[in-house]
Amino acid sequence: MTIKREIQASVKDEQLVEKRRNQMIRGAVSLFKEKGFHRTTTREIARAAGFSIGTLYEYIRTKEDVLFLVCDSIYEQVRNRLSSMDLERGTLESLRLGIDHYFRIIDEMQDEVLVMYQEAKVLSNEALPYVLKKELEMVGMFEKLIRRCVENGELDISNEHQQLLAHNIFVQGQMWGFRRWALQKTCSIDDYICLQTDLLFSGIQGFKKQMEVGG
Amino acid sequence: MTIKREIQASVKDEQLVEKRRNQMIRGAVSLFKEKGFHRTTTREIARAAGFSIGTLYEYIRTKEDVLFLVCDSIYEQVRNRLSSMDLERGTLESLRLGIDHYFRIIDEMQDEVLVMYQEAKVLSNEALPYVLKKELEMVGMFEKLIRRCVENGELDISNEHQQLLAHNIFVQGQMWGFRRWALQKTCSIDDYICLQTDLLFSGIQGFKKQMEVGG
Amino acid sequence: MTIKREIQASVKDEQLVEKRRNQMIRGAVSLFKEKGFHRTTTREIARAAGFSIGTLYEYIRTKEDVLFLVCDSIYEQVRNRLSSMDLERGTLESLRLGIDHYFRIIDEMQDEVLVMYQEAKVLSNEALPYVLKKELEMVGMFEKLIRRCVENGELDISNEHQQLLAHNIFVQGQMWGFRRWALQKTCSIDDYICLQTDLLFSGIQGFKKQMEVGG
Amino acid sequence: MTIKREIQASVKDEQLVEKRRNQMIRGAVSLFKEKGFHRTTTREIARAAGFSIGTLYEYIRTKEDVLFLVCDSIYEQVRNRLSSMDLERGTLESLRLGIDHYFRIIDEMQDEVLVMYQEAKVLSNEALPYVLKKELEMVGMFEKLIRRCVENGELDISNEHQQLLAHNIFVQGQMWGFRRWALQKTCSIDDYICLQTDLLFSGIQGFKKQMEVGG
DNA sequence: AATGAATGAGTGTTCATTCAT
DNA sequence: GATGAATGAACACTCATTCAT
Repeated sequence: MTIKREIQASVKDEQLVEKRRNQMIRGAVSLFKEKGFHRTTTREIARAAGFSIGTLYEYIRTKEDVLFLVCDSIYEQVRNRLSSMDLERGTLESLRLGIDHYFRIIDEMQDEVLVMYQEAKVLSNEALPYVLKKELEMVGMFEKLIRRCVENGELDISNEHQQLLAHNIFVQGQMWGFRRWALQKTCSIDDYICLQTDLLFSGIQGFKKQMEVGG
Repeated sequence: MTIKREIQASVKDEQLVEKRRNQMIRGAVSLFKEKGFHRTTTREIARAAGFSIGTLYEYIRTKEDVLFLVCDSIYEQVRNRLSSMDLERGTLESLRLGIDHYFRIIDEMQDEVLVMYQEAKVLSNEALPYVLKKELEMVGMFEKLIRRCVENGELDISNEHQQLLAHNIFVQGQMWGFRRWALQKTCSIDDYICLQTDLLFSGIQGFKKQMEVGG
Repeated sequence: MTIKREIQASVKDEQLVEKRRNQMIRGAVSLFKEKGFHRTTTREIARAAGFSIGTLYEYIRTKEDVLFLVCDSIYEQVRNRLSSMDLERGTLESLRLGIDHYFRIIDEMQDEVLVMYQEAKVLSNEALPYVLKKELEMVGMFEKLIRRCVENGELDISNEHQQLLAHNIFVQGQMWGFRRWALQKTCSIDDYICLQTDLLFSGIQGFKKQMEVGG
Repeated sequence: MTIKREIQASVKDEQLVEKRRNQMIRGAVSLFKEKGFHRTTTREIARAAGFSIGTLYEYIRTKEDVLFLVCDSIYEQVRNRLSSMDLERGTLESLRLGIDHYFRIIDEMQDEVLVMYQEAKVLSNEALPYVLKKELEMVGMFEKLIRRCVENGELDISNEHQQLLAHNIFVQGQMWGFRRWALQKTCSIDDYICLQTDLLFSGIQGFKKQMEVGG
C-alpha cells in the first residue's frame, strides 16, 4: 500500500480532481521536458492543461505541487508497469527478463523519466523524501529479484553486492534516458539491453574467460 | 585540442579577467550547491565573489555565462586531476587503478560534480554541446584505457561493449555523488570502489563460476 | 422613519432573505473582527454563514453589500438598545443615566462597534452617507436629551455647545472601544463612566471651584 | 530619544533613502487619503512617488512598510510641531494654549491624520505597537501639561482624571479630522477650539453655576 | 575598472463574481 | 433555491540587466 501525500484541492469532487490533475500532468510534462520546471510558468501549465490559471489553482496550492504531482505520477506509472515482473522465480533468466522489461519501460517513458530525473531535486524538503522513498521501493524490487536468485543458488554474491547491483540496474535504466544524446546515436534499445546484460552477467573478465575456454 | 568558447568581457586585462572569474566561480559553486542555479540571484553571486553587481557584469554578459564558467571549470578540474592516469599501459590492473582514481576524484569533488550534474541542462542550446563535448572527452579517456587492454590481449570485448563500459564507469562515478542519499549511508568510498570493481570485472556470473570452481 | 437602502437579492421569499442575511451578518462580524473587511474573503463569509459561495450571491450583489449589511445591523442594534432611554425628562440625572446606559451598550458591543468603526469608511460613496446619517440620528438623540435639560432650565449652554457636547458623548462612547488598548488596561467600564461623567459635568475648573468652596 | 524601527532598504546612501522615502510618503498619503491603503496598489504608490515599481522596492520590503513609514512620518511631524509647547509652566493658560496649538496642528494636517487614523490598524502585530507607543507619548505630553497644573495648585483632579483628560484632549483633536463630515459643516477651527475649551474647562455644570452666580 | 541606483517585464498567487447544473 | 467549478483581472513582489558617475 502506498503512502499518500495529499495535495490539497479546493474542488471537492474527487473524480474531477483526478481528471483535471491528469490534464495538468500531461501538459506539465511536455512543458518541463521542453524548458524545465523553472522556465515554465504556471500560466503555461494551465494553458497546456486546457484551463485558466484560476482553475489551475483550484487543484493545487503552489507551483511545486505540480512538480510533485508529475513526479508521483511518473513513478506510479513505472511501478505499475513494472508490477507485472515475476519477482519470485529466482532464476537468472527471470532477472534477465526483468531488466529487459524495465529498460523497455524506461525507453517508452523516456521523456517523463528525463523530466523527473532532472527536476525532482527542486522539490522542497517536505516532498523530496517522499519521492526518494518511491525510488527506493523500485530499487527494492530489483533487490528482491536478485535475492531470490541467491536464495535459489543461482547466484552467489554478498548482500552488499546485491544492493549495489540493484542500484546499478536502476541507474542504467535511467541512464538510457538521460544520456540519450550519447547512447542513442549509435545504439537501439535492443542493442543497449543486450550489451548491458552482457556486461552485467559476465563482467569484463567473463568475456576473457569464455574466450580462454573457447580458445 | 580544446575548443574555447569565449565568454565576452568588457574588461581588457586578461589576467584580471581570469582572477575575477575565479572569484566568481568559487562563489557561484557554493551558492549553486546550496540553492541551485535558478534560486541564486546575480546579486548573490556578485556578493559571494566579493564585488558589486556592476562589476560582475563587466566579466560576463548573462547569468547563464556564470553557469557555463562553473561547469567548464569543474570539468577542467576533474580532467586535470584525471590526467595523471596512465592510459597506455593496457593492463587490467591499470584499468582497476584508473577507476579507483576517478572514483576518488569524484568523491572529493562531490559538491561540484553534483552542481554541474544537476544544472548543466539549463545551459542554452549554444553552450550545452560544448559541455557535453567535454564529457565525451572524459568518457573517451576510459575508452582508451579499455581499448589498450583489448589491444594488449588482456580483454576481449567488442567495440560496442568497450564504449558502453566506458559510459558505465563514468556514470557510476557520478552516481556516487548524485545518489549519495542512498549509497553513502551504508557504504564508504573504499567499499564502493571495491564493490563496483567486483561487479565490473567479474559480472554476476563470475561469482557463480568462481563458486563452482571452488565448490 | 428610517430610510431603507435596499440591497438587491435574487431570492424572492423575504423571510428567507432576512434569515440568510442574519446568518451572513453573524458570520461576517466575527470574521471582520478577526481580520478586517479586506482580508476576509467572500468564500469565508459564505462558509461562516453556513452556506455556499453561490448562495451568498443570491442574497447580495457585491462584497461591499455585506459590509453595508453589517454596519446597518450594528447601528440598528445600538439604536434599539438605546431607545429605552428617556429623552424627554430633561433632568441632569436623566442625562447622566443616558450616558451611563450608552457607555454600557458600547462596552457590551465593543467588537461590533470596533468593526463598524474601522471598516465603515470603505463603503462606497453611495452607501457611506446612509451610514453616516444613522450615526447623526444617534448623535441627535443625545442632542435631544441635552436640549430638554436646557429647556427645563437645568442647563444653560448655547446651541453650539449642545451639539458639540452630543458629539463628544457619542465619540467618548466609541473611544472606550477603539482605544481599549490604552484605556481598558487600567480602568473598568464603571470607572470609565464615573470619570468621564465627572469631567463632563464639572469640567476641570469645576474641581478647582469645589475645592475652593470646600477649602 | 526615539526608538528607531528600521525599515530595510537595499540602497545604501542614507541621504538618498531619506529623500526617496519622503517622495514615497508624500505620494502614498494622497493615495491612501483618496482610496485607502488596501485599494491602493504598490504601482500607484511608485508612480505617485515618481519612480518605478522596481525602485520602490529598493527602499522598502513590503507594502506594509509604506504604511508604517507614513504613520511614522505623520506622528513625527505632529510631535515636532507639538514640541514647541511649554509643558512646564503649569498654568491653566498654558494648558489652554497647548490645546489651541494641538488642535490647529491637527487642522492643518487633517488629511494625514485621517489617513493614519483609519489605516494604522492594518499594521502587523510587529509594527502596530511601535505606532501605538508613539501615540501614547503624545498623550503623555498632555498628561504632563495637566500634571504640572495640579502640582502648581491650579487644578485639583485625581491621577485617573488627569490621564483620562489627556486622552480626551488627544481624541478631540483627532475627532476634528475624522468627524469633519459632521463638525466642519457648521463650525470653523476657531469655533471648535473655543467650544471644546469651554466644555473642557467649565463642564456643563460650570455654565449653570456661572449663570447662577451671574443671575 | 568599479560602483550601485534604476528599471520594468515577468512571476506566482488570490479572489470577487458568474452561471450551468 | 442551492451549489461549487470556472474564470481572469489584478496584485505584491523579484531580479537580470543597464548605465551614469
